[in-house]
Amino acid sequence: MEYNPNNLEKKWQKYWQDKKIFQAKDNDKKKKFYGLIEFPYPSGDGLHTGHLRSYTALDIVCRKRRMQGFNVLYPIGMDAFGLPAENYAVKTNTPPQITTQKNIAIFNKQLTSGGYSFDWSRFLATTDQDYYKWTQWIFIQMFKKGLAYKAKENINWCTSCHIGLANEEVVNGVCERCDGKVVKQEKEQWLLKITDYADRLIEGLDKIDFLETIKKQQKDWIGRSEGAEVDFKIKDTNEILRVFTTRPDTLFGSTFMVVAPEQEIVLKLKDKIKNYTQVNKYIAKAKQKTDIQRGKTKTGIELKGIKAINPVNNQEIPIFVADYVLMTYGTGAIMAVPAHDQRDYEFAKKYKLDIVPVIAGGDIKKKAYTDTNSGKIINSGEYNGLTVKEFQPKIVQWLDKNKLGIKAINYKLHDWIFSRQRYWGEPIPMVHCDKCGWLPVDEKDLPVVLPDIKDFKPTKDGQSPLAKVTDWVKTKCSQCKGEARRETDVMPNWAGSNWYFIRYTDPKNNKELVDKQKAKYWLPVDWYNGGMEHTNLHLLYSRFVFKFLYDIGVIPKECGDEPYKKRTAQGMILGKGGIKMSKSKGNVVNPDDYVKKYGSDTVRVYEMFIGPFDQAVALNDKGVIGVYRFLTKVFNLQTKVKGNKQDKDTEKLLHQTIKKVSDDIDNMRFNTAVSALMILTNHFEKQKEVSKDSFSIFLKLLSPFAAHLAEELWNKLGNKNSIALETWPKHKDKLAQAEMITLGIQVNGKLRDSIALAFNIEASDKLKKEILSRSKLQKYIQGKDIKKFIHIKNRIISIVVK
RNA sequence: GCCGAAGUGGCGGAAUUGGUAGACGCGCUGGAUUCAAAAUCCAGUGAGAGCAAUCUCGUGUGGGUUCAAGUCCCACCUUCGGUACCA
Repeated sequence: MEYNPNNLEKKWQKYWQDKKIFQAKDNDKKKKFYGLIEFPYPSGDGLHTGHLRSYTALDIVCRKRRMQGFNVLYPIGMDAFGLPAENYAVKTNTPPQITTQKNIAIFNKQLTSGGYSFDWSRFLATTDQDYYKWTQWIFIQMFKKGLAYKAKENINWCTSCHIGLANEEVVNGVCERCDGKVVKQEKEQWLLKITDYADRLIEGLDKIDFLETIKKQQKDWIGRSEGAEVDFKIKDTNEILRVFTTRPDTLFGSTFMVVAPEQEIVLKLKDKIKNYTQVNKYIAKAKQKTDIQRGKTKTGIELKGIKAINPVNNQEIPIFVADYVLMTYGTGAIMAVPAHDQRDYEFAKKYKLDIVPVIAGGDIKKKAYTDTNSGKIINSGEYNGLTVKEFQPKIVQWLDKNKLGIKAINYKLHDWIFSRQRYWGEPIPMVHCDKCGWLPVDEKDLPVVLPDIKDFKPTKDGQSPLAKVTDWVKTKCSQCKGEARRETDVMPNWAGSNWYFIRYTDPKNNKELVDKQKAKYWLPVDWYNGGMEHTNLHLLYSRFVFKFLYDIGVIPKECGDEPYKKRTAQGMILGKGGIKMSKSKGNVVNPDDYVKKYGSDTVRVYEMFIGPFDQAVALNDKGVIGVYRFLTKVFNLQTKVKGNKQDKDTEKLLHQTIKKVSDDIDNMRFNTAVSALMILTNHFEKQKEVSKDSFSIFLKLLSPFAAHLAEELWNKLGNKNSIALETWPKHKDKLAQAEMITLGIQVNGKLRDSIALAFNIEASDKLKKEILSRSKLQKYIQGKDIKKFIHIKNRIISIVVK
């Protein structure tokens, strides 16, 4: 009899599927637990090790919860629309419909072989027509509520994918997917008004259990800042330049203004600007630069011939164009206060502009003084002597009263560009009629099916390939019945993944997005695990969409407006050498290779054992063997299982292990849980016999990790039912405690001896005497003054002598 | 630059949150088994000194608090993530 994981594992995978062991029951009386992992893109490369790490971790959590009596939903699907799938199709020159289907089959096979306790009956793919029907439906609801709108936008354009990108998809100035150069280009785009939900997206974080770093990153990304909008008149014109500032208290110190190259004021006052030719040159150059290049050095040019008027002191101040001011934030114009803003300071130094301090303190000769906590207002007329905090509301009030400004809030977060000029996505269900404008497709005509076409490759002119399908584009206006054209842009890959977890609770419903009762039962998701890289993308977007669906009543009130109660994230899995896995570096590890060699139980346990779950870890071939040896040992233990005798030591260790493994799973400390299981195994191995009871408990503890092996050995013990449906063991504190405990004895902070004492024994004079007379210690204490004698129960004995 | 996390044997990593540092695993050394090897099993394995009992040093660096510091405080160094002029 030999441990042969490959046969054994296939057998149990089939058993689980045939017996529908992991099917979740809707509206069951049991308490529910909804565990979720990010469904994969079925790209051509197959599952990678990162998927396995996440899926295994939550599988362990779900399996344990199931054994603890919860009605567990652990679903799986495919995020099949979008660029990865399409790029693969382009590369292999096969229509994405076909490659996607093939890839899904490959992924499903890999997922099955992982032994995850997924409820396969709820499987869905975002490319299913009866799924994306509802993705389109959500878009229409947003349009109806004014949250979806079309606008000309200066967008991020990837010069290699020929596609518009959301801000979140531009990483270090290049395209997140292909590292292609990203430039600004003006395009008509559909946008979703996520900014309307900015405050709620921040506030909601307080009531959910997300990793702190995730909360912080989302908050920073939304970037709420409070301040004021202030109007500056342009001298001898009727124009007004409006700025946003978080420091209205420094208004008296504003000695110049700066506008972004794209600011409309430049064109408007073209005729008044004496050096317009040079200005225009500067602007043209700035537009060529990517955001990163813009950041390098501060440059600018004065708009000669026009001046602005500082509303608080009526001083005339110069106006500059400079690319350090961004059109995409605030109003695209700033009031510069060089004395109290480091960027303005540098700019003022370079162009020899006035620097007027308005808050006392700091050394203006060296750098800007930005502290807001100390220092009194100066050079600000009647307000001199106030603190910054006192002055701020006063000046805003004054501005408001004189109609020169108003309190305002700004966000870094922008509305979400939702159009993609590609083929492989959900068609945006909108129709344009020259008379009636943009109208949504009638809901009864959903889904707008993506037509099969031959030439699905992206076009260089920036139009979606769908634009060429004339008979599909041509349609009728639902209002005037005249000729109309369909929108040819498709949705981004995020569209389908925004709400998939809702659909899992009712995947086959063809009447509504989700049945209220089912939603009420299952939602919100109890525990969502995934990658940190989705913090500002999927995770933020889907919170927004969920809140919207809540607002329009699709999600029942009882669920609340936050989709995920708890969010955790696994650390990255690095390739050999501790660097990111990448094909170009040739260090990609395919989990299939390990599965073939050692079986998937070994891979599951190995990925958990390798290191702390939330930290990045590097795979190495050598570590796997240790886990394989461990499982082989476990397999061989079956020959020792006899009778029901169980000694005290074994009982103690068993209960300690129950406690340790249970706690560790809840806290995602899988590495130490595995270690505890190894220790118990090594203990069993040293015994002549292992009792059936002990071994049964051990198998239950092992079963979330090495699911197949546990099932096999459980069965061999003569059990008929799946171990996955057994009851999770509970430890008894009394039994887990040692009767005797060894304490170290320190003299002057150095360990000199140790003593075995009964557990929980209190400090006493008798014990002190006994310890002080120990022969080993005499060398250190004899003839010396005992200054202190410290005995901390069950911890340490510490003696101080002089 | 700013924000966050982390630095512990040859390696991956433990350490009840201030209480015997190095659990567990890999690797390595020696032994058993074998014609031989693989696999397996047993013993050892932080560094230095010693035949030994034992002693000294030791958790990135330098200081501090404490009977006691990997853990707390101050300063610094390094690495990895996030972010990029956000007014």
